[in-house]
Amino acid sequence: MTEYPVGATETTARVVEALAAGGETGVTELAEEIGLSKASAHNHLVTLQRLGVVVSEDGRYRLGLRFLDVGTTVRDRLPAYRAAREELTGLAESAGETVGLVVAEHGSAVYAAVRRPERNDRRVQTGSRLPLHATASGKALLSARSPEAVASYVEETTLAARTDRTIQTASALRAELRSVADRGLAFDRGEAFEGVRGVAAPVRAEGEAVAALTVVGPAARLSGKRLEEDLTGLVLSAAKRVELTLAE
Amino acid sequence: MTEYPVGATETTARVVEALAAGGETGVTELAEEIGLSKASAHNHLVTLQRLGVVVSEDGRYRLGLRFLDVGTTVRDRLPAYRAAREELTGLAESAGETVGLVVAEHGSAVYAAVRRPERNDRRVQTGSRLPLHATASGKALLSARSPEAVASYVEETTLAARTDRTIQTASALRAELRSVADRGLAFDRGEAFEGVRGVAAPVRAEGEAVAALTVVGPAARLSGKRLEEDLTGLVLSAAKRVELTLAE
DNA sequence: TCTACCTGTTCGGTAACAGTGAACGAGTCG
DNA sequence: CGACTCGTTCACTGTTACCGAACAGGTAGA
Repeated sequence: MTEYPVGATETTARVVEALAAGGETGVTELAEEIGLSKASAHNHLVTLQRLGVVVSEDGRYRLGLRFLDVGTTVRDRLPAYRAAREELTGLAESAGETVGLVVAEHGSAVYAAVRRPERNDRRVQTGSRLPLHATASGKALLSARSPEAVASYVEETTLAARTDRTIQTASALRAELRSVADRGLAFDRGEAFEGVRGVAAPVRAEGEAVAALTVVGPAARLSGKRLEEDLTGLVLSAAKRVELTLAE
Repeated sequence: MTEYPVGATETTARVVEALAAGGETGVTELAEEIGLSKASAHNHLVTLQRLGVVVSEDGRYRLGLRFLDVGTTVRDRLPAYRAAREELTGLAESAGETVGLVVAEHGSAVYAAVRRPERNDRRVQTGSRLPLHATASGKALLSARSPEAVASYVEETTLAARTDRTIQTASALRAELRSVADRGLAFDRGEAFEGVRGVAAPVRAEGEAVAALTVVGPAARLSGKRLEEDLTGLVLSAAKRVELTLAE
C-alpha cells in the first residue's frame, strides 16, 4: 500500500497547498514547484476551477474563498465554539489582549476563533496551528488526557522545539501537565514564540477537554500580577461560564 | 473529454461537500449519499484524514478545521480585505447593523468578512454565497462591469429567483445597474431573503469594483430615512475611505 | 450464548484514467 | 521578424481508482 489510497487527491492537495503558500501562480511555475508535468498541473488547476475552489485570471491561478465557506461551516458546528462565541468577545474586552478558542486536531492546537483588540500581530490568527506541547492552550488540552494518550502524543511529535523554552522531554511534559491539571490552568512563557506569553484554561465537557480559552500577548505586558492574577482569573471564569453553557 | 480532467479530485470534492453539508458521517452512509462504493468512499476518507483535512473518531468521520486555515490565509491576501478590515468594525458600530465585505467569485457574491452586532441571524455569515443579481453588494459589484460582461453573467446564471422581488429579466437588471452606477449605491429590498434589506457601495480600484461594503438587516429596521440617508451615507463614506486606503 | 445484522476495513481484478512528453497557438521582448 | 516565454491541447501507457465480495468487530435481540 502506498502512502495515500487515492493518489490523485494527494496531488490535488499538493496543488492547493502550493497555492495557499505562494498565492497567485502560473501553470509552469506551479508544475515545477510541486514536481509535476505541466499538463498534469494544468489538469488539476482546471478541475479545481470547475469545482469553484480556484479562480483564474488571464492565465494565472489563485485560490478562491470556498475554503472560507467550508471552514466557517465546520467551525459553526463545533459545540465549544457556539458556546464560547459571545464569551470570547467579552473576554477580549475585559482582558484587553488577543484571546482565542483553541481545539486539538491531529496533534496540533488549532485556533478556531481569535478576537484581537490590536491588529498588529499576525502570528496568531484563526486557523493557526501550533504544537500542543508548546502553547498554553495546547497544554490545557493535553492535561485532561490519559497518560497513555500523552505518551503516544510524545511519540508521534517527538516534542519538536520552537524556542529554547519549549518543553522537549517527556518527563518535563508530564510534570508540567500534572501542575496544569492541578490548577486547571496552563501558562506559556515564550515556548511557541520568543517574547510571547499566554494563559489558558481548558473547557471541559464530560471529562474531556473539548477546547481551551486562551489569552496571548507580548511578554512585556503579560507579566507579574496582571498575568498571574488578573488575566488568569478572567480566563478561568470565562472557561467556567463556557462549560456551563456547554452543559446546557 | 469529461467534465473534470481529474476525476478522482471531483470525487474527493463530492466527499468533502457531503461532509460539509451533513456533518459527521460513517463510511456506508457517505458511500450511499454520493453514490460510491463503500471501499472507494473509505479510500477517500482515509486519504483526507492522512492529509489532515478529515478527523476520525471511532469509525465516524468529520471535517477538521484545515479549511479554516487556508480560508483565512486566502482572505488575508485580498487587498480589499486588508484595506477594509478596520473600516468594517467601525461601520458595524456606527450602523448598528450587520455589515459585510463582499467580493465576486464564480458569479456569486461572497461574504469575505462579516461583523454582526446581533448574533441571531445566521443567514449571512463569512463565506456565504448569494447570486450577484439578488443582493445589494452583488449589484454594486456588477455595476462596474462592461455591458458584455453583464450579458455573459445573465447567460450563465439565468437570473435565478430567490424571492418574488428578485430581478429576473436582463432588461430589468440593466436598468437597475445603470441607476446603481449613477448613484454609486445599490439597494436590496427583500431580493435575496424575504424581509431582509440592504445597502451596498462598491469599492473601486483602477476602474474595477474589487469589493463592496454592505449593511444588511431586517426590513423593519432598514427603511425610510434611516436606510436611505443614514446608513446609505455611512456605507458610502466607509467605501470611499477603503478606496483611499487601497490606493495607498 | 448464539444468531443475525449492522458497522468499518481489507483484498484481487479490471477498465478507466492520471500523468508524461511533445506539439500547438498566442503573447512578448529584443 | 525571430526567439524566447507562457498556457493549452493531444495521443499514449502504466498506474490506479473504483468495484464487488469477503473479512473483522461490535451490538441487539432472543
